[in-house]
Amino acid sequence: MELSATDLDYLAAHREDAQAALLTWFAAHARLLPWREARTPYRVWISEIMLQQTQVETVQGYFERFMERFPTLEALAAAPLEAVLKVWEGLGYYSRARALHRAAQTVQERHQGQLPADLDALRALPGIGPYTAGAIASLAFELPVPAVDGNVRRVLARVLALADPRPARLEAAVRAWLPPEKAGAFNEALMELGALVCRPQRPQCAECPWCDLCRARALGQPEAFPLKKPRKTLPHYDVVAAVTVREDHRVLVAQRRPQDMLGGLWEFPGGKREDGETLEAALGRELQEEMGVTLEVGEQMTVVRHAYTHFRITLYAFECRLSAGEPQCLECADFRWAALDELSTLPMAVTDRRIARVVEQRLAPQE
DNA sequence: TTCCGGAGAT
DNA sequence: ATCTCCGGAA
Repeated sequence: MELSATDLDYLAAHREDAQAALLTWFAAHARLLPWREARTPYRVWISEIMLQQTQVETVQGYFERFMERFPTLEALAAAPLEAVLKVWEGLGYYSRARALHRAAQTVQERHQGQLPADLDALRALPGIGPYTAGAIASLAFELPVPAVDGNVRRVLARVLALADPRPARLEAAVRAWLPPEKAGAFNEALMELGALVCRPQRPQCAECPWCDLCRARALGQPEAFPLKKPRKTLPHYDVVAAVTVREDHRVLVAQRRPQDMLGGLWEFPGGKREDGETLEAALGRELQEEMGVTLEVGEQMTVVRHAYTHFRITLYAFECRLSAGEPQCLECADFRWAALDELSTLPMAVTDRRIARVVEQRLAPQE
């Protein structure tokens, strides 16, 4: 048993009024979102993958463009990965796009092109973990299963005043209240409540349908649940990138290997500066290692600062010329001398895209 | 500058 | 269990 007898009694005692209050609130306050229209398993799936680690506001535009470009699961499975990454550009966590693409092909092969209405079969697909499996199962197929995302975790931790809400506990709590006939609406309402009312900071308890049965509220400190662990300070790295320009004004870009960070995306080649190394020396060393070429490093073009999950970087981009050697792929998947108007068609991470925009401006033919 | 967030790898 | 993945909003 994952929850205490006290918790289970509490859940059982409030089951009907909790269900009614939440569903009534949701009917009145649900946002009109693209994936809530014309609901199909495919649309639910794409939206749920995009919504992993990403705010609703950010996802909306990406979802619309994705659906326009890949209207069906079949179209997604048939597309080249690079096209999927291009639509994903700027959304972050690019392994989601790679997994999505692989999963679409798996569904074509193993499930006759239809997402399976089965929790375990969904869970077996790349990029679908416990939460996403539950979300697709309940929202798309009305299976009575929990879907505990960060919002639901926060809402339930507060309602039950659980400082350390482990996944199994939270799923047990959802099961205790989940109406079998309205599982999709209930799960979605729970997430919406977390997003709109029971927010991480300054929860709007006065507007909450569960205000009267919330233990954290009764304790007078809803924000104290769930307990957050302190964040570590992130290490910082200086990173260099080469904008290598050829006589014909084309620039050298490389594609990252699939297993590397930002795999499959294009970049201006370079890498981390080592201790005691100048930026110019780091650039020379990296280009020798990655592409087997010797550079003449020119002036600095731009600086980009960016924070990843575990470190921050300051990225220095230098304009360069090739002084010896022909580029080859030593530590990259592919490379290309790209024309200026080609840069915008290649999938890049936000940092390299920022450099690309500077390159387009600086090197554009003068009027 | 800090905060937020699912899945996969280890 | 803990760490690795990103970008935008607050």
